[in-house]
Amino acid sequence: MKLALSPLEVKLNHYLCGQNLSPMSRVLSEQEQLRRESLQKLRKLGIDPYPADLFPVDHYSEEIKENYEEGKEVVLAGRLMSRRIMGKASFAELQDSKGKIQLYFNRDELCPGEDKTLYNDVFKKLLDIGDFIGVKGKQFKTQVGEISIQVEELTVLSKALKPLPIVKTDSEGKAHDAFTDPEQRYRQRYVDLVVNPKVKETFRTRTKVMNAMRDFFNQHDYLEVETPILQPIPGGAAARPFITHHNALNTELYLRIANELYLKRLIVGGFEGVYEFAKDFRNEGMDRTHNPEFTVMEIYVAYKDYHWMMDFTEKMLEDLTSKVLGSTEVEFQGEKINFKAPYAKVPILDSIKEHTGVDAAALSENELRAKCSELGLEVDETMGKAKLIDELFGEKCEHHYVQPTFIIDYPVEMSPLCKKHRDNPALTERFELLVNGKEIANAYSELNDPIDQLERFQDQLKLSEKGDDEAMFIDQDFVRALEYGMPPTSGMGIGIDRLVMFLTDNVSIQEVLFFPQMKPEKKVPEMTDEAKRALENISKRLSIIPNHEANLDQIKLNVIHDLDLSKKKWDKVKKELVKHGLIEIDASDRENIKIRIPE
RNA sequence: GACUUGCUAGCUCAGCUGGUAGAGCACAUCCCUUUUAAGGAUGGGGUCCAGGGUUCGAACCCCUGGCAAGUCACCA
Repeated sequence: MKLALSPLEVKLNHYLCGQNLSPMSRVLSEQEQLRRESLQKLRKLGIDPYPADLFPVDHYSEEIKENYEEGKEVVLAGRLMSRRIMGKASFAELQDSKGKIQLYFNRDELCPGEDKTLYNDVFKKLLDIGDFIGVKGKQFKTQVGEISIQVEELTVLSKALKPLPIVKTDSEGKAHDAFTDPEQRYRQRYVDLVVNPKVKETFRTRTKVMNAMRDFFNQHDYLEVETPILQPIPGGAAARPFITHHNALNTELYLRIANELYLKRLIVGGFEGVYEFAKDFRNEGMDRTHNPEFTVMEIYVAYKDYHWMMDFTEKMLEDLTSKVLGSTEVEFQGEKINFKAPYAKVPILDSIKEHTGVDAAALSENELRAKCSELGLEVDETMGKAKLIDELFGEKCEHHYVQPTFIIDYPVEMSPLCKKHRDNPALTERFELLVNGKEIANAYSELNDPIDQLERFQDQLKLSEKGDDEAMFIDQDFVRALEYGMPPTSGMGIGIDRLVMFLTDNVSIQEVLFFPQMKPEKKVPEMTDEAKRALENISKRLSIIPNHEANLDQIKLNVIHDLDLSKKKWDKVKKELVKHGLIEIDASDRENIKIRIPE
């Protein structure tokens, strides 16, 4: 009976049982291994690479550059972003949340005594780009005039084990070797934020936009509220919802597609102005302007109509752009867009008449359908008049509106939650705000007639029976709320992501979302099953041979035969096992290449 | 969902007609006390997205799949 396993057997078991498949034992790159070694060396020197102590930062890089004071002592912290080591003196860049500043390390200033370890070993050898450090030192200007900090004290705050992409910017502001691969940038946004300062700026602007909007509403004394995301009936928009299940209630729930119906219930309840910044969820296609979850601001104000809301919206946008950007003029993809109020107002039917010559109001559904075909639109029998008008506008008119423009008075079938137009019952009191040919806001004089509302829901049901999978559900509780009475109200929704895209000159929604939705990254198995089986086979064969060593081609033929591998597969497996150090190939004798299992 | 393009070192990218996998930065070693994307010299580093096929031989050709981007369709 064997009492102990040989080291070879232990190693094999380890691999064959999948013990080495955990993420912790993945194969590390050379640079990752070196950083882990540096980590241990720091510990040996008595330096904690992840200290718990507060670090008393008293300045940002930005402040020092704006208010330079020769010789003034400052304490800064951030990431080490570059190093230029020149013997007893070195330069480095420190990046904090506001920007970068140059550090100057002089060996004898940093280490005035006999012991030069902090400079020679810690700074020069054991620190790497990406590490967080804290420094205390004096402000000064180099001979070339760059504001720098002469470092007198250096503290390791956090060691980085993975190397950052190195992005260098030259004197003309041109980035070299920029970290640009969209997949990596979105999946590892933390890295993107570290190395691409513009990205940080986009998200700062995003927050400023929301804050400015919130301030504007609060100044009007409207109340910020929160309403359910998990809803039994997904209402307020025409869209396919996500479905989920609540275990305790044993019921299906939907992730909200809009917050409209809940906010109107609050108006019924007696609030005069309510608004919400809401994440909505739609189970639809994804592209550069659609993410499955997105942010919308919706506001409802009692005793107002859509004319008032147009006024309010343009004032809000004027206020917001001038506060956030310092100007109402925005450059988007080379196009100058001016958010200064007032904006043009164009009835949708007038717009269609202007851009296509079609007088939709005067035509029957069939006549309109024929006209649309004539104009090259794809139409089918399920499309009602409203849908045809929508298509016509979307295809032929929308793109003309580059400057902010209100398109108003949509057909009633397109707007089941909107009050009928006071002068024409075929239309509704609705506007959409178009900017650069894209909708960014949508608003109504809200429908508050409960009987009309119920009929409109029933019309939606008919559409859904006709095959429209986006027709709205009937929300009986919402109708009941209206039966208690809702004051005349105007409501408006604005797509925050799209607005931020305009204000930051981004054409992709992913650029304004920290973590855009992506398919999960595939996991590469640490070792394939074939490799494990091949290793077992090889070791079985070698274990009965003296020196555990044999001719490679002989083993290859045997293994390919035993495991029914392709030659290509054998090659892969061989490389994999060599990489893991589980077999060794000795090619010193070209005539007789040997394979062995290392001790 | 369809089509197009891409996937090679930590990062950015070359790699011709199938013939031993390359550069710059980063990294390591040595030299250097105010440098400016990059100081000098030397060196190490690869699952060429995955799987299958063709071939004496595949990063490269063929098939299937994965992920991403772009265009279109749908939608806000």
